[in-house]
Amino acid sequence: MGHQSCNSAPKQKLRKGLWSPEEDEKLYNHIIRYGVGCWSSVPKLAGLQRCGKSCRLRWINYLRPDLKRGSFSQQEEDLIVSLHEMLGNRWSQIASQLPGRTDNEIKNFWNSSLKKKLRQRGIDPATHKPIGGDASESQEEKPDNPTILSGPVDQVFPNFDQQYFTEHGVPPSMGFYGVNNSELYEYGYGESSSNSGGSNWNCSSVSGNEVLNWDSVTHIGNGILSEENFEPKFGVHTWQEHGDMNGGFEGDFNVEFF
DNA sequence: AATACCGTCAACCGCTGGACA
DNA sequence: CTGTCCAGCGGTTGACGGTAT
Repeated sequence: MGHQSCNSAPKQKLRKGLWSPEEDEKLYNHIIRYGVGCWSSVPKLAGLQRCGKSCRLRWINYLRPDLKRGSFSQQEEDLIVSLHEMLGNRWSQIASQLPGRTDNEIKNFWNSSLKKKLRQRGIDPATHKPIGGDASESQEEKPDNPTILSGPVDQVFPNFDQQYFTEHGVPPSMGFYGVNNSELYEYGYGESSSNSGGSNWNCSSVSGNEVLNWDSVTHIGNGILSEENFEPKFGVHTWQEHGDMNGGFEGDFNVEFF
């Protein structure tokens, strides 16, 4: 296993623990001036008695200029809960959906605050299901359709167009979303089709840059099938996906927004 | 006033997987 | 194919401040 800990090559004594303002300044100035490059060489070049790993962490979690400071908003909180239900403890993927927030920050917030809040609401933070019900039963009983996302519409559909939404009651790209292995995908673009037979789409993951081609995607339920017959409604929407989706999700699933 | 307890958060540790020689 | 290096990830730890006893 080729891994290196900060302790494994103690040629010189490396500092540990909290960072001093002077160290912060050195690291910040170095990265602003020269960029990151190779983290293992950063401490030497920046004149720091730290390991590269420690520098990387300090930059990512504290010094980066694009970090959002302060407490989490209600919207952010709801989004974290939704994403956690979908992704589990994949903090970096969750963080990628919250600009300016770090995985560490979200993880701490979840462990110190959100878990407790959910329990107070009678929700098991591990399963996102009500506490007290027959757990074994709820585990084994297959839900009608999995709810893959739930939350305010602007969080369920991160890039939605507010004006369109106000006018139509649905996100502009309703019908341009899907799931693959329980991950939400946002289609980059698609050829509009007003019939119910499905369409061919190019799509990309919300959390990455992967581009997939799916044979067909059909959305059913609550009138959101095509432009000609959709009735804008909030609530749970059942969509159906089929065809070759690179081994991804196949079947019905629910998306709830409000 | 002292101290025990608790919550929060920054930082560390160990592991994994990708890149490369 | 194998070994090494490295970045990144998630779990854990420890310091610190606030509150309760």
